[in-house]
Amino acid sequence: MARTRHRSLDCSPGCAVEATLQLIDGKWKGVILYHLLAEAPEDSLRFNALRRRMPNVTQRMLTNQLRELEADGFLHRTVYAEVPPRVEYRLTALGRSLEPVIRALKAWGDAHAMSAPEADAA
Amino acid sequence: MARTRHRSLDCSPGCAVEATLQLIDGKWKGVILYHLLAEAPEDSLRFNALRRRMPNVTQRMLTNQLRELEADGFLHRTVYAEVPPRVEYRLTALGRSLEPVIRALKAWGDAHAMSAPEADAA
DNA sequence: CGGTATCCGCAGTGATACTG
DNA sequence: CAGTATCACTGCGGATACCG
Repeated sequence: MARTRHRSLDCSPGCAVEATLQLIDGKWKGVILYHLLAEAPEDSLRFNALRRRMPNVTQRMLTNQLRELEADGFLHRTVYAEVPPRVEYRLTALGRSLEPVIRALKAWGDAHAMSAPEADAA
Repeated sequence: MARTRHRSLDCSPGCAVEATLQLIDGKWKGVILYHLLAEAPEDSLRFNALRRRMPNVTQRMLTNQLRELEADGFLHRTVYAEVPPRVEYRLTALGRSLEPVIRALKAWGDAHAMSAPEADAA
């Protein structure tokens, strides 16, 4: 289910661009990666810690996106079989390799401070 | 219609990342920008020239994505009222400002040569 | 705490045919 | 050549309720 979403690429030269885009696409992937990179470079974040950083994501979607990122090898999910269940998410090396991409994305967004795309044109 | 797609952002710190992502999302935006950047840094590309570079895009979608990119101020559309209609697409300054992003995307995709995400892990 | 399961609407995308 | 119009499907993503 987590693996259905990759639309078949056409793969002209621009293929790599689209391929990467599709991996970090999904309404929350970018933010998740961002938080994992920003707040815990080599640390882990618990499920609810992630939720706190993304107030508008539903449990379903967070789980979903997390699972997809895991399936794509970007993060590792560790379940601690304790009494109060604890699950931690940590970036893999592959996940951390996305840092330049996320940073570029963030840099651009910051630079062009887009609050209201419709009101811009600047 | 081209303006409905921007999903409302939640805008935690990671906002900028998501915002940028949403602008270049859409199945073909990335590739279009890539080609416009790669093949014509300050040149224009005609509609069919673009199509030739993206064999799998339908006319409808190319037009659609092009229009959204235009609406977002990333490219400029010039119509030459000639006998055989000619329409050229050229990146705006804003569009060109996305170069680092596209390059990061491309670099990552190339580096991790993703043909089969499931078969990698390298 | 950290999920799953289910139902559902709608945007995004495709296919095809027609047009200035 | 460069679109536009129409029809229809698919699956993303939201809401809500329940579970180990």
